[in-house]
Amino acid sequence: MLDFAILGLLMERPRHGYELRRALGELGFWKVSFGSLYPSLRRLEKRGAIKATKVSGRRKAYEITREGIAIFDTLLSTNPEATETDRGFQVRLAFLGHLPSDRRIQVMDRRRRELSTQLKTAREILIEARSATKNEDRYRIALMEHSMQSTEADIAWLDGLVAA
Amino acid sequence: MLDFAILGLLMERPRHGYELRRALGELGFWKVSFGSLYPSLRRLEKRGAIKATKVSGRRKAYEITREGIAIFDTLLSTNPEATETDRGFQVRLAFLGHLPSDRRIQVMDRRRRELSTQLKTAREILIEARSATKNEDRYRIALMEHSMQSTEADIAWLDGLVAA
DNA sequence: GTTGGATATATCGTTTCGATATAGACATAT
DNA sequence: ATATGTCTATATCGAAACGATATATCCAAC
Repeated sequence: MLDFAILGLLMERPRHGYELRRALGELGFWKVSFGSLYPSLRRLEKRGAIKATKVSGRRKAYEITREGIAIFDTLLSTNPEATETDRGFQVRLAFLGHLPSDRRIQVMDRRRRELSTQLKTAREILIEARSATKNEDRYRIALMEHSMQSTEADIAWLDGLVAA
Repeated sequence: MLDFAILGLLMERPRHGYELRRALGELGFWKVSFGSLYPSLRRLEKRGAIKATKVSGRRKAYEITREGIAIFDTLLSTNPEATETDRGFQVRLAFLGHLPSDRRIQVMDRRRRELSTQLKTAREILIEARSATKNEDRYRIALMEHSMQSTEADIAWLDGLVAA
């Protein structure tokens, strides 16, 4: 996941580690920790997907290699058998611009279907939960409702994105 | 996090592992994996926070101990120095009913403030990003916008919850 | 020139994940 | 009866991600 995201950012231009972390953070849905970042860079280096050059002070600029581009393309165009995680989809979406435009809709469509399924079961669970409520569960019900609303909003947003 | 959530569920009544997983999943924001669940149960057992009794077939019913209740209360009433994660807050909220009612508002208020801060910086980043956009970044911008909208929705929802 | 804050890289121990193995319970088909 | 399959349930393995902390460099203000 993180490896993929880093490759995606390096597709544009070389950056150093701290900058990669900032850029990912700015997407708004993932505050990557240092304990994830640097090991990920080591992994990618070892695979020959990126290569580091000392710049100034402590900085190391990482740039993606030919091998790295190949890995990125594979990861981008292979969608997983199982249901994607929220983060998984978001990262994929962040770099969807690198995918041929006819395949983009396909990715978003699939996500839409997965969310719809989730929504349906969430609705059923909520109905069940509401009928059997002790008073303590109030916040739990509220949480479920909000989670459902978020999913609905996500679907609506996806629809908007597909339309554009 | 998971340890806390499990204790919270066991505060109501004993349950077995699989059931704990289902109950957490039904909250809608966390699909706990088996690889998290069972190690968590082992940890709690070792700490003496829960105790298992073989029931039937493979099932083990876990119940919370006096020690476990004490740990749960401490975790619930200690809010962390640093900014809470999304999941951290959601789990805390799920069991907010166990906290004295006057302290509940305080927890939600604090979360509200944290989200507001996030929202403010997200807005600034978005303005910056919009001005410097290559065409590839389209999806990245969309992602930032959606993330902002989600935060706004969360804040509104929190307000509603505080009002009630 | 030294104190302090922002930038930057790194590592440690722990938690969580995703995949997979195993096995009992129970229903249906052979 | 017994094989077949599906759902429930516990468990473990290796890898990924987290949170806290250490350390180094730059640079500005005092």
